[in-house]
Amino acid sequence: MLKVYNTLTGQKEEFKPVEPGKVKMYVCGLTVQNYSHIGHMRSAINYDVIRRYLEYLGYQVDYISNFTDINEKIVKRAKEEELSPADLAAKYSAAFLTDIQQFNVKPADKYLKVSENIDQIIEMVSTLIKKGFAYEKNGNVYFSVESFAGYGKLSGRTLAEMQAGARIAVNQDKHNPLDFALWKKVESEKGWPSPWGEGWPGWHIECSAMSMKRLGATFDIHGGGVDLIFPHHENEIAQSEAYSGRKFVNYWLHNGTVNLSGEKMSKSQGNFFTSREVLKEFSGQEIRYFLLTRHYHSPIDFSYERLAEAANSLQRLVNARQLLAKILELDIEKAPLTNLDNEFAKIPALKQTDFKSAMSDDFNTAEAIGVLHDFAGEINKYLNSNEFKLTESNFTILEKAEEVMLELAEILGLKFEVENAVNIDERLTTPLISLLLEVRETARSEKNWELADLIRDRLKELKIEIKDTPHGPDWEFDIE
RNA sequence: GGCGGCAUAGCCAAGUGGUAAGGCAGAGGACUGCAAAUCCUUUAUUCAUCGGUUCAAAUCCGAUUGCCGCCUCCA
Repeated sequence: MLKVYNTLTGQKEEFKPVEPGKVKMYVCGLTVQNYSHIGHMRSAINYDVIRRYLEYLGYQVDYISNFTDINEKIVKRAKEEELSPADLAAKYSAAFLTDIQQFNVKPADKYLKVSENIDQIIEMVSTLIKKGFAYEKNGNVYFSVESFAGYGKLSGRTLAEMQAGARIAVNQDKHNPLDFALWKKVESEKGWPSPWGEGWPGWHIECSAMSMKRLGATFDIHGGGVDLIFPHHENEIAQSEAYSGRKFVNYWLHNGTVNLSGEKMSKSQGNFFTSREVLKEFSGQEIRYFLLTRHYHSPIDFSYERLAEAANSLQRLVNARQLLAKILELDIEKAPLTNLDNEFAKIPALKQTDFKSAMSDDFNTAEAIGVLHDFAGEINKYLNSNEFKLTESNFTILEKAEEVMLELAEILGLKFEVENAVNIDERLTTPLISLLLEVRETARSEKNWELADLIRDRLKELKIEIKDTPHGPDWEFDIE
């Protein structure tokens, strides 16, 4: 049974989709005004894992996200880069889509753009005015928080509490300082025509209009960073439920922030690492693995030291998988199953079960990774045992183990492949190195250590590291 | 000021009533001509502090301390 932590209720709940077998989820994307940073990637990776797991469980998932391509920030940044706002948005949404590939994040089924949904937004604002939830003043349209009884239910505070600590600048046009804009009048820039004059959509209306248009008035999962709970998601609930008269979202999921020395990474603070600069130091797989070692709801502290530790940890899993793959290429002997084989045969299914129960507990990737390490340990122990040899009998057991290992890794979006051949022409390099290894083996058998070491040392200078295993020599290209 | 979260070994991190997963780093051993990789063993009588509830608490309750988030754009 899948349980998810729902911000709306503050508890873990059993997950039941509106429509059996199908999951409709919407994840707040970003304002495409600059290159993405690691915090954005954590969100993208997190919901990618959630999506992958739901699909693994057999759900048909409709995963929607958005690009906010209209607002003041876009206009400001466009001027800085001397581009049109549309070109700026196109540039950075394309960059985002390129970046997520590096992290093995599957693209959403659809990225909705504000600029393509203005009609929908205007229709929604008009209806809210008609129903008495919103009012127009001087070309701006505001949502009246007092008109919506449930205002504050997501962030767990009442209107009175919010007003007591309000830091919002007084705006004479608003009935209540907490009222928020659904439509904003444009002063100097070019906006979109509307019944209230030229303007732009307010900050929260886009997600409501676009998600409901695609997924229906009530859908299953709405995700985003914890920093969106208030006011963004609170306001989405208010305007959406006021509009439709129905419950907007059943499960609200929120991922924790990525911090630097304990402080939230954010563009406005200027303390952030872009995905692109971190990718120069570590692979997308390593960064992805690092981010998944912590439960998604908790904040995670980012540093290159932690990342290096994570990379070593990931390497252990990759090594186990490599060992498995290597063994499967050995010559097969004819022999019956041993006790050792029979014991190991139970492992894959066992680990699969453990992994699923971890993931079904609010997508606990940290625990799931622990299971993978247990699994890797079992594989290593088995294959390194002196009694082990590949036989016709245990071949399928090993194949099954590899299959399960990769299947579970795939849920986390991990590939367990050595990503070291990037800059090598494998067609030439691999046979050449094999040749050198052969020569070295010969030298070793003749106890010509001088030659054997010369080959090893000279290859090491070329960043090629030799590893002798019980099953013959292996090598690795050392990228650092 | 209001609301909320967190505090687990040298470091990272699971664990929400039944007696502390996993990883990184470290130590010892096996294997190796020497290495590397791998394997085995080992590193928290204890979960910020102080009280309370319970047969039993890291887990529940209260207080204290510290850190963080939100209340303003933010993944």
